[in-house]
Amino acid sequence: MARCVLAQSSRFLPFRDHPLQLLLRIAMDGDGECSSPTGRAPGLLPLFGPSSPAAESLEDKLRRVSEENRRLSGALDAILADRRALAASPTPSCHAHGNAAPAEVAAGGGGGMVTAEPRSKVRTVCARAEPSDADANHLKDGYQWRKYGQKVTRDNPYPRAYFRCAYAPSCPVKKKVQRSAEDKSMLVATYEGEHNHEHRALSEYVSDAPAIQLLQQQQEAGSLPCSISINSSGRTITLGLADQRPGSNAEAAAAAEVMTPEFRKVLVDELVDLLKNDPEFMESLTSAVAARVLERIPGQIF
DNA sequence: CGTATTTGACCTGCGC
DNA sequence: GCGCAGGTCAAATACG
Repeated sequence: MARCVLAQSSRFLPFRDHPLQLLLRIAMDGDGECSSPTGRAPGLLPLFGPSSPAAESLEDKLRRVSEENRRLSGALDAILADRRALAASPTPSCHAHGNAAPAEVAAGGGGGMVTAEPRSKVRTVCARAEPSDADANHLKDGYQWRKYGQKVTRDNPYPRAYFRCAYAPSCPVKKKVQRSAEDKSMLVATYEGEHNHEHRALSEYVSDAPAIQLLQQQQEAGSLPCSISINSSGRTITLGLADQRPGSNAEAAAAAEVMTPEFRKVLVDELVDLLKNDPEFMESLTSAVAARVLERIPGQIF
């Protein structure tokens, strides 16, 4: 039974072992053992490998994914720069109470920016949403929310949606989500209160991701000759290939069918979304970047 | 059929 | 007390 572990990380792993890093390496560099045409470990499915080796040379593929890698790395750098700027700024861009002006919120490339006053139970989160998404008044933050109201407010043409935490009936946390009046692509969410329960298991969150659901649908429909499992921590997604067709090259067939271009895009989008909203990941990321910056400052005395 | 969402009505706080 | 605006409730509706 061949398998490919998509993502694996833990709170204390350095950034280079984080799912996003692994994903980027696997998908873009060709360094990842799953997709590397030469360095692939035996028995591993080339997740992001060519769907038809005859149709496109490995060199072309490698060039293309490397280009994509550069773009994503640039986007990641922008996110990191935003976070560093935010951390260094004496005045938070989004803070408790009140909506943020578009000039104050997260800059290009998207991603949520979260700030909170240390002891406040009210915090505001700004995130970029797709303008085309009609149902974008909903920020994925790992919790389940039940909408209980909507109101058009005086100073904003976009309706404000009211949510309660639906994970635990007794959880007092509420959130309000409203598009920014100045920049409709920005969502401003205000959280009130603190959750009185554990954070929703990441595995639940991951398993709800459209990319994973797409995989599971394909599996159920029989078009996907492999099994999918998400471990309890939600940090490891395993695609297990059961050779259900004796005599056939099931592994190669799966490699060709599973990772369609649209699925790869959805998967990357989902994982980036997921990781952007994963506080542990952002914490690890920040620490790793800080350590890297320190390494690169020669003779710096602190 | 159970659950989630929508939406108009109602409640509450605040300024005048 | 009145009006306004924000917040919440709950019946109706949609959806899987």
